[in-house]
Amino acid sequence: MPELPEVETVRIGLASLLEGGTFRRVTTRRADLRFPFPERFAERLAGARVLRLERRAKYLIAHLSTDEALVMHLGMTGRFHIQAPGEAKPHLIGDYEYSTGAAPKHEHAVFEMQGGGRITYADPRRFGYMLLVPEAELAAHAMMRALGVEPLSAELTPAYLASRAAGRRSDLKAFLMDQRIVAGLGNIYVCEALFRAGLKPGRPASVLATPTGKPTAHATRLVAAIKAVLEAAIAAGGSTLRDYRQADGQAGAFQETFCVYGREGEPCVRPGCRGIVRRNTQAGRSSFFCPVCQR
DNA sequence: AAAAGCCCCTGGACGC
DNA sequence: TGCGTCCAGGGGCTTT
Repeated sequence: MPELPEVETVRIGLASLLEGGTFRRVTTRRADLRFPFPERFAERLAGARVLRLERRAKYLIAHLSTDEALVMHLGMTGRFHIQAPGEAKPHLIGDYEYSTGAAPKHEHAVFEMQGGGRITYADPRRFGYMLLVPEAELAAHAMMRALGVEPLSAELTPAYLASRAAGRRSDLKAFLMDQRIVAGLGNIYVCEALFRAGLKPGRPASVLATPTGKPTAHATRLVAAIKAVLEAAIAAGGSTLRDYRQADGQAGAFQETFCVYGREGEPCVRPGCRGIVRRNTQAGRSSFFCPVCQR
């Protein structure tokens, strides 16, 4: 699922149950996801109250009354189902409805809240993970400290992008995928932002800066494109893709407005453009772009 | 320090 | 229906 807009959608959905709530009982159904669950995970959470649920990049961070933070990453396929106290059955956050009948596969952790709420975490590929980090160590934690700016914050400016891109050898695709530069973009939104900015993914990142390190017009357009595409995606409730879609789901809607992602061979959406969307592989991942609009 | 591979894991789509 | 192959919103880790 999860790039920044999807994680933000999940955060909003989880916050209603988590914020102000207290863990009554936590159960893990296996020892590890990508990494082992933290030592004494269930005991450390039981009785803890969630003060605030934050998103940073693609991480969810639950700040706890115990002076620890529960840090969660969804990997590629992590999903939460929530069941509020009055609800008859669980429903998925930000993706699709709870599957019918059969026990949910790959459900690895269950969080039962005081008052009857229930949250489950499922993750078929298990690229996600959960950490418990003392609040005092959070900012310096290996997973957090190198993260770049939040793209929707005032910190993402043309000048910032130019300063990080100057002298770089990598192409724009790899530059934007790098969480140390801009934190929270992934394959979809990098492709979509580059389309909106009219920039080909294979262009060198250094086109964002002049020889003296000042932002170019490309940098200005790219910043605007990143912010616009993320805001639109969040407003639409994120994106839902092929294999995680269910027939009767309340899926995110943003995938219906992709301009290039997943549209190889289809005509460019820009009115009057005769381009056909192409796909190539960069750093082991697919890039989609219009060879006419994007230069 | 930056860049490029490899790897983790499961499941769906597609071709034969 | 049953293989085998390729591909997938992630990023950490190791090597160059």
